[in-house]
Amino acid sequence: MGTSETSAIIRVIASEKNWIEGAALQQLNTTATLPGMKMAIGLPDLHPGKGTPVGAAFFTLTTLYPFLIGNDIGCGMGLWQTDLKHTKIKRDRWVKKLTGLDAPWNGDPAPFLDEERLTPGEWDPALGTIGGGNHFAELQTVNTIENDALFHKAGLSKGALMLLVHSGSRGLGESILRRHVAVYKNNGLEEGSEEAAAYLRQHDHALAWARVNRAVIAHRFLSALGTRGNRILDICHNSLTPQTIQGQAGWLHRKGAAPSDQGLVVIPGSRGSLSYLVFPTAPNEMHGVSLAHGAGRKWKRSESKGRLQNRYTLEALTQTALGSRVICKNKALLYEEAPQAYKNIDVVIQDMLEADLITVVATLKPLITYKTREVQA
DNA sequence: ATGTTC
Repeated sequence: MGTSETSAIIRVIASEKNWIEGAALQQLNTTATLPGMKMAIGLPDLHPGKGTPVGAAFFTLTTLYPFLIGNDIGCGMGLWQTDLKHTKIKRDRWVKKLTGLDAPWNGDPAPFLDEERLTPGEWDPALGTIGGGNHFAELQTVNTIENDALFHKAGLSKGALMLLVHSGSRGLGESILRRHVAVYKNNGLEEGSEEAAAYLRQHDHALAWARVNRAVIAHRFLSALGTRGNRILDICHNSLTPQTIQGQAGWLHRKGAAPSDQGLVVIPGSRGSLSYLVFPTAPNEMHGVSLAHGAGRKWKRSESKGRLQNRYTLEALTQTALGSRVICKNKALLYEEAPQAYKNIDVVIQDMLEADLITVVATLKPLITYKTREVQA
């Protein structure tokens, strides 16, 4: 054979009901041939990304690949239990009150930064902004409780509304990857080297900053509604962390993969479907200590508009079959992030149940999904 | 994904 040794284990967690795009499998296989790759795991939401697939976890022993994490280092989901009550929903009034979230936040970031032991930095003007793409902040009701003990152990009550925030490190992570790639391209870094240490320092900073960002987003969102909340979880799905798998110390690259060793995880579907609050059954090393991070895209962004514009008005796309409202003044995003562009979250969840990876704790139903009020074609 | 497209 060739000179490069391709001994990586490749696994895809997907039943026959779960359609996985061929291009995503191809990207998974290609990524598995990177020097030093030991394990490439496709999660049930695996879909094609920019060269490397999304919904995947990659394990190496001594080689670090920053490009696998991508630009949004630290991207993740935060979930807050709010002081808003299910019995006092004022959906349309709240929609009107949710303004100003796209502009720079004018509050004091110091207390939020302190929580993560961060000092002020040059990207702080972006703190509290949701960003674009698949990012959102969504007010939800508790739809069903599937595991009463775990639900109450988490301090949750059915009568409270929840706020789910999906965002990341904004321009900070982008700048880190950009600077890195300018020098090292897609080459691996060796553990212990100066450059690996430098990347990890910046990466760890971006993870903490993204966590702060989600906290400020939640604060702004809830302040606009005259209320507040308690953080239930904050789970990052784009990261590079040390991990021991089957007794071997190495590095776990998560690209759209939620950790299964940090407690509760929330796995959203599209804005038109339920989100699942789950508890990992075990930190399953055979599956890269990871879970799906969402439903996964079914359609490319570039083809969503063509498939939808003759079937739905823009107005229709601001409502969902579950009775929720979507705040999105960016027309392209309205199409790109339409529920139809995503796979069925129920299948993704079912695959993880069949693999004995999760226990479902509760399902959450969207009430208001905030994307952006910035008007764009 | 991105103070987004050199």
